[in-house]
Amino acid sequence: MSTTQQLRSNDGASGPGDLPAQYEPGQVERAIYDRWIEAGIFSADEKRSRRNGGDRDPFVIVMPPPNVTAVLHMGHGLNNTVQDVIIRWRRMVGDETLWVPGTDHAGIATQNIIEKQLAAEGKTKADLGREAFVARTIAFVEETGGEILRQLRAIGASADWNRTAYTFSPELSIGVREAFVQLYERGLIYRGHRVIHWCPRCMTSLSDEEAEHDEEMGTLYHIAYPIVGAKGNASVTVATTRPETMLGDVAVAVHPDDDRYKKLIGKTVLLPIANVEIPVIADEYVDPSFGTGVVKITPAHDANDFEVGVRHKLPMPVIMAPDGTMANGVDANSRVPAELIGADRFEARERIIRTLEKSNQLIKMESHQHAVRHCYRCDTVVEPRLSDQWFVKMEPLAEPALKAVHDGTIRILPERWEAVYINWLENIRDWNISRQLWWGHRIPVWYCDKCQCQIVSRTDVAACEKCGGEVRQDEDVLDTWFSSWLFPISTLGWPDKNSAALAAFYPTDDLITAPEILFFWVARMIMAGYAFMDAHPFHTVYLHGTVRDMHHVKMSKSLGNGIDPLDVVTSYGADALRYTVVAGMGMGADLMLDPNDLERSFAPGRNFATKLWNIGRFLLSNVGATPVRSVDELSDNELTLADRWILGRLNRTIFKCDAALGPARPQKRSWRPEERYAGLRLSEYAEAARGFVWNDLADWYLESTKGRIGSANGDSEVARAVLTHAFDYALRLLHPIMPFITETLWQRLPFPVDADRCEFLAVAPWAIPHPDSESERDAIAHFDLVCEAVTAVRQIRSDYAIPPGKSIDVTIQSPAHASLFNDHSSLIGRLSRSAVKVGDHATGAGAAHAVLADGSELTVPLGGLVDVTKECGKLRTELEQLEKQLAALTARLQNHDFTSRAPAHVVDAERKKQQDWTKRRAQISEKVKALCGG
RNA sequence: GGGCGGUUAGCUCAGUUGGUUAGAGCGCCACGUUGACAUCGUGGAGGUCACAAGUUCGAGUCUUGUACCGCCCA
Repeated sequence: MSTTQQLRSNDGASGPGDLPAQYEPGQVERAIYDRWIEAGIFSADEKRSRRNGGDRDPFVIVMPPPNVTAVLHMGHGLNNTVQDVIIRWRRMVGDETLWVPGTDHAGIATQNIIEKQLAAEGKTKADLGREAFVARTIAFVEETGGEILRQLRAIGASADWNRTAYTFSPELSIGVREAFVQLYERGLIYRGHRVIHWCPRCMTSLSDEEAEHDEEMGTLYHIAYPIVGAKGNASVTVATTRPETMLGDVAVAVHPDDDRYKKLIGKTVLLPIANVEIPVIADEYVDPSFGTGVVKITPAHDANDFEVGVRHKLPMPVIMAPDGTMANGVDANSRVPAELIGADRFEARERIIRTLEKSNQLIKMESHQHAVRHCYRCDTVVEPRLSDQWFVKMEPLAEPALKAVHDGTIRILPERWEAVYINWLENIRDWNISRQLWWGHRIPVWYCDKCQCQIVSRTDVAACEKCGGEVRQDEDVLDTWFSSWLFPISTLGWPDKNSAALAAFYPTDDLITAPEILFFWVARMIMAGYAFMDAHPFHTVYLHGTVRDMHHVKMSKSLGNGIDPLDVVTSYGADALRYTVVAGMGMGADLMLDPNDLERSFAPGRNFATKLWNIGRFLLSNVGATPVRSVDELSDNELTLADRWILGRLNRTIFKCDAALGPARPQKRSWRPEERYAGLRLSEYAEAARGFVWNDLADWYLESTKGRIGSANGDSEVARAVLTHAFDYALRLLHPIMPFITETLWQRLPFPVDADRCEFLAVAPWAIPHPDSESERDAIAHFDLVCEAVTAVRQIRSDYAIPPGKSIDVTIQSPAHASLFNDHSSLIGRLSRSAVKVGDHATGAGAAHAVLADGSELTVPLGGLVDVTKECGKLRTELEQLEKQLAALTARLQNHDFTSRAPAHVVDAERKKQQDWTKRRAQISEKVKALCGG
């Protein structure tokens, strides 16, 4: 029988016996996934959303779109696992869930790939021309673009693939133009002439966020600029880290209050090498304590100097070509000497320093740590450069985005990121959205050279509206983030205000991503949501940690410390990957994995999947295939204590899982303080579910049912019903984390007669806890005592190294719970390999003992085996510890301040504890007296 | 330089308004294959909660300072 056939047999008629002894994820995962897709359970329906007249609450997540050229890495694995866990949970709860998948066109990254391909063919993009280059890129994307989304299916991602979006698709492109034009019409987009970050390798400008700071050890060069007309060799010394830019200097500046240099203000110095005279100016921008207190001013190659240049109306010569080589650009005349033209900026730096050295104008060099900006795509040192770019005026957009977090419309988890978000928005700077690339949304601006007008349009412009003259479109494209910031609205149909999807699913619910793109993407989406929909795009931002290697270094392909999630899926299954990731990741904490030891790294998930499989195999073979009774119709007196215990533990587990996961959305319009930072504790949820399955169900309950199945009386049916129920709900709780293995096992569970059974666990109702009752609490406490007795015997066995095969005699003397131990003596005996007797026992030598929490005393006569000295030592240690704790406790209770000021329930609890401990102390000391003679 | 955060077991992390003897996973040690499970079972060791002072009947939890580490922004 094939695995697929096994899976399909949800009548269970073939019985569970044919489950392979080992879980082989590779054989079932694909088949299950295909069946989910066939059944359409991942597809959202607008009509079912409450906002569109349906009867379900919508629950929506938009996926952070990976680069269309990306291949799956662990970062994606983690990010999408988290999203899928939440989506699957809400799907089971009964929400109309929508998880929108997609990719972005990744302007710089994609263009880089195609340029590399061309280079390998000995061509450049200029050889092809713009049109052919774009056509080639489109073809490449069509061929390879869906790869990462296909890979996501292998980890079980339950996205609505029918709605797969792409930032450069015709549909989403409409939104991009609409956004540009709307902002332009509102005066929020403008063309500016200023110093921007320029990547000489990518040959494009970058936004502030794309030029990342990196602390580096550089050199501070002190250079003498001779004072014109001064006696002798008088000069001023300027300090700079970038001497190559000195050719673009138009002034040297000092602080107006700096007494050292006051008399120089208004004089002129001779700029070395370029041999031009430049003024000494005074500006408050200068920090007198930095370097020599004299700074060179290079307006075209430094953003701060640009400001100074504007204030002092200075010229702004550009002395580099776009590729970072030295050149006489705009206004430079012949500042760059012929021998330096064409030299790379870093080569030029060396040569300029050598020249200055020769002319004795290099005063000194000192090591200097400073932040250098690097291109976030290629890590090239960014060159500040004066140019014309399109900008978005951010302050008005930031205002509602700031308010949303302040008033709790949007929460950010972990909480500490809210401060970072607020800090960024409060100091927001305008956004350079022009990119000098060919791959991307062309800026929808047309220029008429004839009448000098500028047309901004939603549709292509063929001729000038004013003079009918020829027009040319702006050569530049938009920053990719200018399309991704629209993702929550554009993927749902915006700007079509009549879009059913927009009505049904906007605002969305959670946004789950890494903190690195909080500014790039998350903050901007919030701004776009308010700017274009006048509403927040989501109410929760969940920022998860980063995947790192054992040295805490972020995993990356270039460093070679990455893990391919598909390798993990192949070796251990998607569920093992998912469980490991979810269980190992506390709120906002990083996830450490060892790329050199996948087996160890993924042990938590792999071990648990195996355990779950074995539990399933055993349980299913016990309960068989015929329908079971429903637990709801089982009467209390039919249920054993163990039954009530496991049902009670299950109920508590459901509570814990719900508390760890929820609330899924704010009760009212905004988050109330008490719920604001609650929920999304996935590791706690995973641990609660795992603990139930492993430590309650497998370790105790399953053991307790051995022997009940197949017994002649009706108890066999009771056990089958409870086993089935407990496992059914355990699988429901675990399904969002481990969808494949839980679905596989669940399909084979027998079901109550007449029960409404869903076709898939993936859409089976989430468990609903009931308020716990006193009898349930009693059942749990009582069965816990039984377990404690077993553990106590096992401990004695271990302490005395009694061979596992050897049975021993145990006497339990229990004033409080004699009948409890009587009823469970055979269970205790079976689980501890002992013959258990309840009753009085002689306290004498040659016996090991244990005292349980309720004061019951457990004795194991060991004859010659017992080591009196050892046992006495043990008892005395225990007594000593107890005395110490009891003394502290008594002191606390004698403290009038404590009893009068602490809450009554705390004092009561301490009193109760004192009684228990006192009794226990009496028992132990009596034992010591009997066994050790005092 | 400014802002934010962290420091709890060998490692990665929980610890919800201050209130039992501070928990989990992985790792470690000992024993073990008795028919669900060695990707396992049973038992165990391991923490002056970074340091110092303070508030309090009571501090891992609150306050201040110190040290070290990290992130964001200049």
